[in-house]
Amino acid sequence: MDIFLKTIGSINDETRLKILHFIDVNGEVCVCDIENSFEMIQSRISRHLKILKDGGFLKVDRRGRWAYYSIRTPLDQFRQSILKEISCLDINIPLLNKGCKVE
Amino acid sequence: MDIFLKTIGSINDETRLKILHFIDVNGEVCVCDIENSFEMIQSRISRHLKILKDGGFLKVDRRGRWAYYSIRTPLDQFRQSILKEISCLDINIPLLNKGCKVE
DNA sequence: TTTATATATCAAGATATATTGATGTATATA
DNA sequence: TATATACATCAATATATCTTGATATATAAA
Repeated sequence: MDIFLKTIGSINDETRLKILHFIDVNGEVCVCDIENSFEMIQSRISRHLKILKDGGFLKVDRRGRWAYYSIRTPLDQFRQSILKEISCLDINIPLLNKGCKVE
Repeated sequence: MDIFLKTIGSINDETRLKILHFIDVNGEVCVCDIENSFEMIQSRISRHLKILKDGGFLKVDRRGRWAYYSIRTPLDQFRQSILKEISCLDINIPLLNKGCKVE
């Protein structure tokens, strides 16, 4: 029950739906890419990514000074059905706008 | 998006998960049955039923002085998958305890 | 037509969640 | 070792949601 509520709670927010769909569409991205694409402050992005990760939708891979977020694999049937439903919602997401100042 | 968030928001609450599962298990019940089974005050039950109805999970049929709630039919695939996931959660629900004082 | 039952809704307070700005930590480069 | 970049977390405030008790409405029986 607690895990279910954490999963459901993680997608019960417009900002997180957009970020989740953005990652679903663009694949692996780092935090500053999202920050730059959405024009939101970094702490806000970081918090929502943590909630989506704790909700079981995202995984994070830290390489160098970056944290790369992507859809968790393998993803169970239930979360897959949620992602599919979200992909049908016609959500308005920004274009990927790389935000990293170094490579 | 708004409909999706209303759907998700409606199941983002422990009390509503229990009520929804209770109706899924017991079939059509009236408000005072739920009130009596869960030992919660009526306004609280009524409010959660409305949210679950607005979330697309329940329908209501008013007959006489009673309002009978049941799982909405037909139920789309997405909500069906949610109900199925909830049914696997091993949620502790009370036994049906009829609360109507008249017949 | 008065009263009891069943249900819905409102207002107030309690609780939870989101946003922001500040700060902390880690990595890499100068 | 000093500085910039990338990210996470905290504290304060704002906003949303939940619970309760009071009240309103509708139905049916006395």
